[in-house]
Amino acid sequence: MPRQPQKRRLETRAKLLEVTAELVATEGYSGLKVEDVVNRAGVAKGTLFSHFRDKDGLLAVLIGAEVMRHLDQMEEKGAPDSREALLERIAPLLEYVAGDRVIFDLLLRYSGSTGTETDEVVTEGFYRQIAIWGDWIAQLQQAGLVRDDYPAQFLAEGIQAFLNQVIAIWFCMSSPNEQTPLDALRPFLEAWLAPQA
Amino acid sequence: MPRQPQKRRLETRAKLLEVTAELVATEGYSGLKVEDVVNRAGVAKGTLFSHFRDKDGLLAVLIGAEVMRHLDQMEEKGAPDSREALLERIAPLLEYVAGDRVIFDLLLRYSGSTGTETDEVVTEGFYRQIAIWGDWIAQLQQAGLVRDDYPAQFLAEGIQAFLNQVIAIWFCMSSPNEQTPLDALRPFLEAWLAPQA
DNA sequence: CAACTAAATTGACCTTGGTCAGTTTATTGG
DNA sequence: CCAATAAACTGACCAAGGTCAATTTAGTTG
Repeated sequence: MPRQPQKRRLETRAKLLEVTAELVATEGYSGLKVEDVVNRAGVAKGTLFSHFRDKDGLLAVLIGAEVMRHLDQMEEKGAPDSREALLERIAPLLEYVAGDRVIFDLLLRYSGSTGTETDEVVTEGFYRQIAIWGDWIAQLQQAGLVRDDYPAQFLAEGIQAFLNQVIAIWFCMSSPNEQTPLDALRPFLEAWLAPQA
Repeated sequence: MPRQPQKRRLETRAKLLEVTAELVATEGYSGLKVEDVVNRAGVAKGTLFSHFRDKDGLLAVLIGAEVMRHLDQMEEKGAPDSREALLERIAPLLEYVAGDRVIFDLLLRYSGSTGTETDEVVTEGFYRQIAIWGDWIAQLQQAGLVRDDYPAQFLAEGIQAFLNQVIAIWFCMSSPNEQTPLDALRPFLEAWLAPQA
């Protein structure tokens, strides 16, 4: 039975996260070095790894929080009244994830995992996202704007698949690309949610 | 204008690939160390990195070749005569990719990239896979077994998305899982290829 | 064949994420 | 207030991928 963490520990953790966020803001995710973090935070390297399983675990907390913020904004806008509106709701999150390979890789790795410790935020975000989309799709089904031969949650999971697909392709096509992930996603959503067959 | 590689270079490259394949067979992909490879191959570390951009570049050649072998076998079986048969054709490749995180990660990273140098095999495999599936789907469309409101190639790309999705989920759900990736894929394929709406 | 040029290889060195036995700091019990 | 015990932290050290100036080997030319 482990005791509660002491005040000092919470402060150290907060400091580490704060410093990491600062460095990410200036250097980007891919430029982040553990050494820099601990130096700037004024703690030893071992301390960081007693707070977070590894570098990814540290980033997972920040990225998970960011994802949560996006989900909050998504929910605030309320349910979409068309498939195109649904796409618009998804757009900001898509843009965020497509903005950095590190984010995408991390989310793909941690999403849906059996939430252990620090990555639980990412996992939680993953399920929340599906839940939100599921709700919206259910409403669109009611309105007759989305197929209703499959459960809304299942269709939401499909969207997730297409989202990951277009982002993965986006990263592979480095260099100034012609088609944005959002434009690539649109036809998949149409074909998935409103088949004409 | 670079000259042709010398015989020695080709031998070294072949030796490196041979040794890597041996080590992967015994240690697995995740246990592979560059040190071990160069020691066993009898070359210096720098030599390896003059042949392959990085460790992933080395593995990409092996994995790309393995994927090609799977695609060969897929083609040999000929076009499927039902959606379930299509699933069966896909199964071996799915099992291979789902068998090791390293394989999945690498394929996801290199697939569709603008084939530079050694990873070209992976990229080639990626497009070939889509092409094969596209052909098959076109035939299933002819037979009225698959929706024909979208081009076959587009539907094939969708399959790719679902494939990656179920494998990603498979890895997240570590531990003895109830549902195999293949079983997870089936409903997506059905809903994607033969909507009832 | 000797001199010259380019290809191929070498291995010491660097970077960076991660570990862990040992030390310091906080909490608890008498 | 003083042990005793657990939590928190430290920093030297390790592992493993990757670099590059220097060296060896192969090919070419007069």
